[in-house]
Amino acid sequence: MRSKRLTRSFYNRPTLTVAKQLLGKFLVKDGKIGQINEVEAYVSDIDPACHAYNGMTKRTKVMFGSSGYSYVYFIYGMYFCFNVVTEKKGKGCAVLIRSVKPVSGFDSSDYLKTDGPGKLCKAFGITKKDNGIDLCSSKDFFIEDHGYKVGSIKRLKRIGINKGTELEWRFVCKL
DNA sequence: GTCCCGATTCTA
DNA sequence: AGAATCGGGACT
Repeated sequence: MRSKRLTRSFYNRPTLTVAKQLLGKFLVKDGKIGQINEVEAYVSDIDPACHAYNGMTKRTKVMFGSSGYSYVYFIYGMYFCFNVVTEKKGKGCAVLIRSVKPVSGFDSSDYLKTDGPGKLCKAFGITKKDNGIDLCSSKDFFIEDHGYKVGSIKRLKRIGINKGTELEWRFVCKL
């Protein structure tokens, strides 16, 4: 099957649905390609762990915009995390991309170092300048469907949070 | 303006 | 278990 970029209508759906369906899709940025194998969902108003839970701030502005945009934030003084905004404008939901399997385009020093939200941002060169990019129209930053069908999906508790820890909104698949 | 802490990662 | 490292956001 030919590769097909994910459209607004893909992202503009319930966050848990988008999260699960992002597994097996291919993240493309500046010629580097990685296949997504771990994500987490953050669902604004019902999720105390979501950055948008307490309303819009300068940082979370893009989360309240249209779906299909990148939400990149700085954390722990040295890492960036990459999310995709989901659902209709004004909701404040997103899916965190936690891990991808490197496919092509990486320097040898970054190869096999994409298994973690901070690590994959480093390998792809994703920084705050990549916040608020429209993945549905950007020339060199998007996600595509290569027709890959994932097998069973594991549903687990999310990592690194203190609130909403009971929610099993982390999804992992084998590739 | 000040202060606390985080959707992480690496080392031991 | 602890360190590295700093911007965002809550609060004064």
